[in-house]
Amino acid sequence: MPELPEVESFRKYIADTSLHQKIKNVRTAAQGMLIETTDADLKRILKNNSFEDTFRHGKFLFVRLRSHGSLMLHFGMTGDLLYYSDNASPKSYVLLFEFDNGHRLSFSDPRRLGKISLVDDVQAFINKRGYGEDALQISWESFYTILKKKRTAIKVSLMDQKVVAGVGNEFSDEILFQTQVHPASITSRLPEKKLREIYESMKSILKEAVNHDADRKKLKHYFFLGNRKAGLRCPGCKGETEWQTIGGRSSYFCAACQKLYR
DNA sequence: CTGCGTGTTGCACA
DNA sequence: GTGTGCAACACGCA
Repeated sequence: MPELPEVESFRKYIADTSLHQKIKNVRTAAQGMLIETTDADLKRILKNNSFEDTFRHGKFLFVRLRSHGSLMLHFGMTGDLLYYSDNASPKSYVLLFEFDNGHRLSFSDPRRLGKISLVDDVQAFINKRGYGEDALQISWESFYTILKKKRTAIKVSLMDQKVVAGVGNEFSDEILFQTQVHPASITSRLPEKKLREIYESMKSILKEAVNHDADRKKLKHYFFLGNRKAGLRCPGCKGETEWQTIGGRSSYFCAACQKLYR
C-alpha cells in the first residue's frame, strides 16, 4: 500500500476512528519490527493511554499519546490498518489495540517490513534520521537547491527519503512519465525548468492521490499508477513501455517519450 | 519451483 | 564525502 498518499489516508483513518478512546489492552506480534523499544515497554506505555492527535511526515505516521510522547508507525510494503466496530476478529495483526468501547484497531503487515516505535519528540526523530522535508511541504527553493547537486539518477533522487520524504517507486515512475523525463537521467543534468516541472508534477499527483484516498481506481487518468508492466502501449507515442531496474527498483517508462539527460 | 514486490538499512567497493 | 549495487528482513502471489 504505502507511499505518501496511502500513509496520509491511514492518518485520516486513525483520526476518524481511534482518537480519545481509552486503550484497554494491547496485543503484539511484532518481533523484529520494533525500533528502540521492547514489546513489554510498548504494552506498558500504550495500555490505559489514548491517541490524541495524528501527524504524518513522508511515509511515517505519528500518533500523539495522552502521555509519553507518540507512537510511530511505518507501513513497509504491506502494512495496513483496520478498525473493527463489530465482533469480527482480525485475521492477523502485528499490533492490536482494544479500546474501552469494545472496538479494536489492528495494524497488519504480512511481510513485516514495517516499523513500530515510541518517540518522545517527533521532530527530533525526523532530524536525527536525516529525512528530508515532506514532499507536500517542501518549497521549490529547497527542492532545487538539493536536486541540482545530485549526480545520481533522477528516480533515485526522488525516492531518496533524505532528499524529499514520501515519494516511492510507483509515484516516482508516474511523475517522470508525466514530465517526460527518463528515470535514469542524471539529476544535475536536468535544466532548472525540467526540475521545476518535476516539482510541480510531484505536488499535483500526490495531492490528487491524497484527495482520492490513494484509490488507484480513481487515478486511472494517470498511466503507470497500478499499471506497471513492460510492453504496454504508451498513450503518447503508441510505442511500448520498457522495464529496467534503476536504483535497485523496477522502473517502467516510455523510452521514446521520456528524454534521457546525461 | 522460480522470481518478483507500493520499503529501508547496512555494508562492501569504486 | 559521493555514488552504486546487493543482501537482508519475510511473505504472498503469479
